[in-house]
Amino acid sequence: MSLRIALLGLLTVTGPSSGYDLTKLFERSIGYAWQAGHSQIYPELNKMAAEGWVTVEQEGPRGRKSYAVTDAGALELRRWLLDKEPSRLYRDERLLRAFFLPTLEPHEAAALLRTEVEAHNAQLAHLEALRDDRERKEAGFGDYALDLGIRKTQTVCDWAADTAATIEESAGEARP
Amino acid sequence: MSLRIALLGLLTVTGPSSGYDLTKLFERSIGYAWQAGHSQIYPELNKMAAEGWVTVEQEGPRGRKSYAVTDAGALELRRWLLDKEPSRLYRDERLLRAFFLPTLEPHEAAALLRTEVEAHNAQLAHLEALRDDRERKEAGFGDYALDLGIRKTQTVCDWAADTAATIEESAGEARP
DNA sequence: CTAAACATGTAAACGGTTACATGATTCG
DNA sequence: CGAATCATGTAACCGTTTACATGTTTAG
Repeated sequence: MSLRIALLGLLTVTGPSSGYDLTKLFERSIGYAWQAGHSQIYPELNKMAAEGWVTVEQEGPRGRKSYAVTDAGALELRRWLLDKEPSRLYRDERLLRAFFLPTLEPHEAAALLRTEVEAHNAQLAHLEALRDDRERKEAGFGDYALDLGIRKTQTVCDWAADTAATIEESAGEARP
Repeated sequence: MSLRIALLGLLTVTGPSSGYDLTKLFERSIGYAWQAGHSQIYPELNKMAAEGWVTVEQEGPRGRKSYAVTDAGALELRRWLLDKEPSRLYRDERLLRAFFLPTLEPHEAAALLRTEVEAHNAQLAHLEALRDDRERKEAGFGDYALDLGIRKTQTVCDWAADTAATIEESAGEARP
């Protein structure tokens, strides 16, 4: 379901696009929240076209097909956004790893967290550059999500630094 | 892969357990980072047993089978934790929704964010109670992860509140 | 002319969800 | 004895990943 929603959403905010465009845009934008490659996107667009959620607006060179959201599709997107079902899927391999940090030696766990801090700092710099770059132009699609992404990255970064410090501290006490 | 890791990790920190135990523990602990039901867990344990990552330690009443991690299994867990591949899977339906908030009317988006604030506050209270309850007893499995969970929940909560305020403000300006 | 980028598709294998199916033990 | 809980499994279906497969246009 979420893939359909992602595609409907992207088509709504960016206007008519091809599967190829959507695949690229996926990576650059909602790739932080959902992943899908062209081999999943092309069939899905065809299915949605068959069900009347999108239409093939025009066919261009190189077999390019441009899709647009129909009224039925727009309604489905609306429903998904507003229906407050409590079953929102969430999967996070990093968080999973956090659970099992204590199965490592303290110095290993701390080292791992230090690399995590670095990785998140880099990610943070990247996202902030993106935001600042946009601010000079007009506001774009995904501004709220970008803000959330920055805040979450900062939070995870702080957690990793604090946790590394805690682990190093108690390991130091253990061997005075 | 992640399911196997989750099971190996749980078996490592809690000691020998049955598929039934692991299913329940899954919900209560790493359910925040990964979801799996018994219909996925039982076959996976059998596969891992066949591959020598776990062994059936003992069989109890009602067909109960208790599994334990082997040295080979422990090594696989270690590898997964330490291998710093940059491809850590992340999926978040809530974040996906954040991307498409601008397709709604401002008052709808703001209302949706307000319910999000409430939901996260409730979740936050739940997680903090869990942590405080544990602090009085001895430190348990998943303490670092719980800390991360609390911080992330707080962050999302703040974001939702701030974003709702921003949207309401600019909607107010539009109709003075 | 040739390499890169554009553009779309299918198929096999794998992972995950929902529903079906069964039986043993314990508690009231 | 009946209901709840313990305990395990299978099968059908759907979603996702990886690999295969093909052809067009543009830029150098």
